[in-house]
Amino acid sequence: MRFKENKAIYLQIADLICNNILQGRLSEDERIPSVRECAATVEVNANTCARAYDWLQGQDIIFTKRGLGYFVCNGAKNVIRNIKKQEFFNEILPEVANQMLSLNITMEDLNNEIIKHQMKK
Amino acid sequence: MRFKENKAIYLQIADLICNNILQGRLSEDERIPSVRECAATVEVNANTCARAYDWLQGQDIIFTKRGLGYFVCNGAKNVIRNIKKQEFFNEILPEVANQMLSLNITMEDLNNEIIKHQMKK
Amino acid sequence: MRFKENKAIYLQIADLICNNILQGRLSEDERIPSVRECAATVEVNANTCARAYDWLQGQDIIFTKRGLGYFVCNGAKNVIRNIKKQEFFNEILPEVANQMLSLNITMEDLNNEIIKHQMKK
Amino acid sequence: MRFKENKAIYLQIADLICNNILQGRLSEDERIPSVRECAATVEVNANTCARAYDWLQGQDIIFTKRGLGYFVCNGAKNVIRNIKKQEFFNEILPEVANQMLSLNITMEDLNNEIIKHQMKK
DNA sequence: GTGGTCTAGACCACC
DNA sequence: GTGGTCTAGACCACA
Repeated sequence: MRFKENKAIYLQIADLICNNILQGRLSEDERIPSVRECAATVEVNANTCARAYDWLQGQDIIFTKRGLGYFVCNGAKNVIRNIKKQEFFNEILPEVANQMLSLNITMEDLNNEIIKHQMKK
Repeated sequence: MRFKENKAIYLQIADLICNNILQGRLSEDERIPSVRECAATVEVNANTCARAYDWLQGQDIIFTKRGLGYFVCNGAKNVIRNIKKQEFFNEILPEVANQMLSLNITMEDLNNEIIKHQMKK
Repeated sequence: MRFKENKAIYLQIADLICNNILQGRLSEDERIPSVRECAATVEVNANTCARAYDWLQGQDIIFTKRGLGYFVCNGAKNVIRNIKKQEFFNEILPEVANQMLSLNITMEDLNNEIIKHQMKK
Repeated sequence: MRFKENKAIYLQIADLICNNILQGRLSEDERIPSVRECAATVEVNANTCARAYDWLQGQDIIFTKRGLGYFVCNGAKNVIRNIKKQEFFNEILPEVANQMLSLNITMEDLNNEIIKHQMKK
């Protein structure tokens, strides 16, 4: 798998898991792939996946059962949405607003561009 | 001066200079503060400012006259705008589009939020 | 290792790496010695090597994989050759031509001298 | 006047004087322009010219008569030729020979290029 | 382990 | 005064 350069790989892996949860490919209480499976499928060092899982655990998105593996927490979806919302409104949006001003980008430009991106999906 | 935690200080200093150029507080061919002056005003080590200036020079935004100091390049504004535009359209926007989808944020929500931010300025 | 006095050490280290690439001792996509290894072998401060590597990265000669090290870019050889050619034809050659005129050195003298130097290698 | 970036300005000014001497535009024992005149014509700070003159004096190319100015030394031409020869054979030529090898530039290429440069003059 | 950043302080060449 | 380089040593994030 290809990762972005400007974000830590372990965070991108965590994000991957989050999206799988949000979109229902992993449901609450379900077991997620082991660290080694994960490492194999995304082709990174197992330590990196372990770190991603560790981060997810710290956010109360997954939890561990000794000897069994990692499982999705109850309410994980909400937690994820809150984290993403906070990130979106507190970090991304202000940046967008700033850059639009300094680059003279209008709301129309922005909307058109976003629609273009969303169409691709 | 207070710097963000998640971005290298020298890049934030570079950004500071860029904004001063974009907004006309520094004009083309004008001399910018010396490395040491800069270091004193933003309260960092001179090496850190030197690194910022070095980065700006590599981007053809400023140039150096030996023994005299750094000066804004002709065309610096354009260079800066291009760098910022590239960053905006290639990195920030796709992220925004993604998050909007996964958080069910509508274009209207986005527009309202952005306007709110821009009003503050 | 001994360095020339009239050229920054970090540039001489960069040149070292370039020659290793040109002469096939480092091939494309291969990992180059870590900053600290490099520093130990050429006996300079690690920061100086880091700066050399940073410069090489800016020239698209090497790139970094986080946590893993620096690797030779695809096409690095060409990039290096272009840089060296530009330097040769735009800076060194005009100087040679000038000095030959003012010192009354003939083409024959020049050729003989160069052959002498090349034989030593 | 435009100066090269890669060589100290005061040395380029010194070189200018040397060439004027070599080519007979300044003869031995003749007075050369004052530091201030020189500074005005090449458009640099007077200190820079002073430094050039100082260097020339250290090389026994010019000497000073108090209150009168700087004058070309007897034998200046020879001194200059020797300096230039030394520089040419010990510093420039080895570099040329090296680069030719690593860039696969033949003696023919070199000769053609040099002739091209010399024709321009 | 890796690279990346930052500080503090030094020395140099240059203008 | 200016920028440029180098050292020594520290701390951090990342794999």
